[in-house]
Amino acid sequence: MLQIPFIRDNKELTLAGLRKRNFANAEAVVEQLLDLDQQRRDTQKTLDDGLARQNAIAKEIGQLMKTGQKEAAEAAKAETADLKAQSKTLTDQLADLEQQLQAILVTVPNLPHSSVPVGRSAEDNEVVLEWGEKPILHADAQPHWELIKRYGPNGGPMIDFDLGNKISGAGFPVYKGKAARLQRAMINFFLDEALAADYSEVQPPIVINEASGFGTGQLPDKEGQMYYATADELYLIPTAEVPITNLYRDVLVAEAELPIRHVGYTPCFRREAGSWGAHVRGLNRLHQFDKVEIVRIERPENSYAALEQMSQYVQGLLQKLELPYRVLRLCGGDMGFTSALTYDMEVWSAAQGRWLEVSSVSNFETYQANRLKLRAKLDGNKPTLLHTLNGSALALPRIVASILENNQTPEGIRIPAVLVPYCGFEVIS
RNA sequence: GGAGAGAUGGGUGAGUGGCUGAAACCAGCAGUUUGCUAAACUGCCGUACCCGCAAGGGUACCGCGGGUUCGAAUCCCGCUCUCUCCGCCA
Repeated sequence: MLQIPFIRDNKELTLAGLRKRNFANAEAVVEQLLDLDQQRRDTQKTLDDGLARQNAIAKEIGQLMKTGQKEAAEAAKAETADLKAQSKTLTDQLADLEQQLQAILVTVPNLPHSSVPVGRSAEDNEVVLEWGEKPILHADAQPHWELIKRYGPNGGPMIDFDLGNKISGAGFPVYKGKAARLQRAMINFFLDEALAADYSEVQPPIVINEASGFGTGQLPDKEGQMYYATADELYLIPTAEVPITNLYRDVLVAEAELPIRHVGYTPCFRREAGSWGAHVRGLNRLHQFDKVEIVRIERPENSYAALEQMSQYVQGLLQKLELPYRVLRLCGGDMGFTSALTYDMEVWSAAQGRWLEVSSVSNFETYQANRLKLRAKLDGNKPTLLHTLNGSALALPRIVASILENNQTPEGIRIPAVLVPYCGFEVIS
């Protein structure tokens, strides 16, 4: 959430940022915010003055009572009746104005960093770099959704969509045999790598309450994208970002604890309402998938250095996995609601001939911290909002898809060397 | 699921109607003392919003929401959460 005083002092900057995001009616919305803000301040001033007068009278009455001047005390009491009625009205008005202000504020996205390219859609994202050689596949190479049918136990598929469909529904596959072992191996590999890079491991809950959903920006606007357990009013997490970042909701962090670096493995759940079509086949898009996530909380002046480190770290993982990848700097129109700058990492999926997003690394600056009330006293100053960041490191199913497709040979699928000690086999055949 | 107890500042924890934005202690900050370290001593030390160039001033906040009262951390009502015991259970 943007801060009103910031908008007040940086109106043009705010407008420019919102335009870069193609935010509809930026001018009207900002005008309305500033107008409501002015009304709010005027109302509060009037209210505060009235309350100050009431407090003064109450003190006088105390003194009068003490000195036994009953009549004077009664007279003073009479004077407060009007003031009280007035205060009541003003209090209601103030609450109403604050509510209106908040209602608009939560619909305003974060402002993009100056390096974010202008653009409307994924087409306009900037390709920062490409790494690795795209493999040349043998003549009868297949996409992963065909390959998985060939290598399962007992002649069945190693990733079984039909079976998942039976017990849950579409988009909830069952991993069997070597596919299951490969996934477990990857989780351990990713966690070990993060530990070596000085991230401390956490295992958070995978259901969250409304306050947590609000803190990281999933609620109120992305309500329909999360699974919701109505009986207990709990949401299934779409990413470990939510519970891990919310560990620090309403926290005044000790300066010495910074920077905070966490890694966590969780399943992630996404309803993906409204998305279907050819691009969602196989492992490309699922309702449940596994992901290892890194989260950092940083001093404001360090957050962009941290973002670059995280980007390098994720790229290091992809290099160790020997997967060709590219890094995108998302344009204003494609960035997430809460982000100020996002890098997407995409791996090449050779048989499909397309790039698959496997990581998204973002700096949210103070946008989440403001919602979370996540602060620290830095350098002896007043509490100030910290910067939050996170990134996938990594999301598993598309990595599996890419390994299957890129590393296929007529004899079987070659497992990247770094994973062999973790899964205990070199080839899926 | 049943019964009881509780929720106060960064932490522990006093406080039952005005002198309490809140004792004391711990932590933190500044200083004094001091071969060094440690200790001791003195002072400072909550958050948000509003007015103000500033100095400064105002308001609100003792889990949350209402109420009583001239005046509420303190009294009343509702809610939430936590803890303890019992039950159930991986």
